[in-house]
Amino acid sequence: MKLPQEFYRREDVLQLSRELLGKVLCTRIDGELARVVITETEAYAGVADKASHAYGGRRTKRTEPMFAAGGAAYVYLCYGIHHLFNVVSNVENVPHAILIRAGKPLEGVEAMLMRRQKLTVDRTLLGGPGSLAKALGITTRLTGKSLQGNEVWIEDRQILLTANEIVASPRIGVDYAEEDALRPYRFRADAQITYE
DNA sequence: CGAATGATATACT
DNA sequence: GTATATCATTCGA
Repeated sequence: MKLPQEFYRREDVLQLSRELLGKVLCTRIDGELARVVITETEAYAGVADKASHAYGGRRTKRTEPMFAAGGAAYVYLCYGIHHLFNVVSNVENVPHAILIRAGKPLEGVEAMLMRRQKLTVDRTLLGGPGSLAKALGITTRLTGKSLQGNEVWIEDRQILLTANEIVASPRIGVDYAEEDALRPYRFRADAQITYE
């Protein structure tokens, strides 16, 4: 079942980042259904976080979706090539977001292999935010879309993860963020995933 | 390890 | 309107 709006609209973006681990990110693009278990996330804590695009309340055409109420997608292009998928959280005008960095395939493996131009499943299929978005067919076309729609959404499949399997560490590629660069806002669930 | 990639923000004319 | 520095990265040695 789809996670409800309220799930995304809470205040604690760090807690939400942890809870997204083990949830199932789903897309239906070009008629191809794909499902992925989320195994790595990064929190971007709004206007006070120097690593965030919305730092200091910077509001542009690109960052606009982050200022909407939680429960929508924020997709942007990085390094000219990679589409990165984020989940918008918190209430309107509080631009918190969570970057989905990695996952494990669950359904729609054929479509993912096709999009990634690969023949076999390995850890690079969904390893890294750019690869993950590509495998799922996510592009900037989806930015600002609601997660209650039928193109992209997140489900709770009762996948079992215990808190101590989650490892927190500094975020990737944010050296420029000064004192915020070392904050442990990255969450990984490397341990094998079991299904109920 | 290092190059490649192009949209975006920002600072100009 | 135009320029250019800057990237929440990937891929191939």
